[in-house]
Amino acid sequence: MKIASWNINSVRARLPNLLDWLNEASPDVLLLQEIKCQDKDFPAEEIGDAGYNIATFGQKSYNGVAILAKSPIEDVLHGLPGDEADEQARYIEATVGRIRVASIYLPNGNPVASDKYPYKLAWMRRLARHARALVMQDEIAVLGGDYNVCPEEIDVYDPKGWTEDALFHPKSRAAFRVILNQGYTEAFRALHPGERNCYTFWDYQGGAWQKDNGLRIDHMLLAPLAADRLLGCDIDRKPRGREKASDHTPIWCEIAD
DNA sequence: ATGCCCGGAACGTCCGGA
Repeated sequence: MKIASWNINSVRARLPNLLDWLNEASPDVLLLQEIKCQDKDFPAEEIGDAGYNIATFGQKSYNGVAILAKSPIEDVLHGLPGDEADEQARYIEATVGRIRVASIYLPNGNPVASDKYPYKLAWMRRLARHARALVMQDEIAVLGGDYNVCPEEIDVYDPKGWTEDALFHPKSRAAFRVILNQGYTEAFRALHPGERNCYTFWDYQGGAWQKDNGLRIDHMLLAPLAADRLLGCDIDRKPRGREKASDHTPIWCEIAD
């Protein structure tokens, strides 16, 4: 089963690019982030015609996540458990075949001196707690999405310039390791140790794409039973180079059924 | 050097993104 993740930066603005990529890459599951619309405004007809079932957890203007799958989507969980007061649509989880998948849009957290940063760290602790429960339940769990964390120096084009940023701050990286240390495998780095310039995001500003000033912030985290079945993982840079591109590009992994 | 770019909401210009 090919499972992909893509921060689409508005599903409506990106619909032609999305349909093109579904057609050429043909993932069995696509986890979307930043759909930036309410559920009622999701382009369900066009994506349904492309052969995908849909589960959404949207909100107006900001955030919003979705799961697309060729097979039925079952037992949908809307929102990350652990904070009833959290109104931001950043997490959706469901079962496709034997696999429990989640689409994650982890908070950015900038600026670090604002209340956005403690929100990010609290959200990561909440994610760690829920991710641990999935391991304890022996789920074949694949948690994919925009984690807004660069795990290591080689995941940043200019690590020295980014140490105080919420995406590469030591506390963000430590919180990411807390999740991994519960038994999760970060699929891309597991299969591509030491490979440089493997980014998933390039800012629209300053010619970042042309200069390859990128960040690796989109990840696929695999619970032990999913990691045992990992066959491949890669980043598809092509969509970032197209007209009206998202600032992120898709990452995918292949899990034995 | 948070401005450069982009989408959404709205219709002037700001918020949020990373």
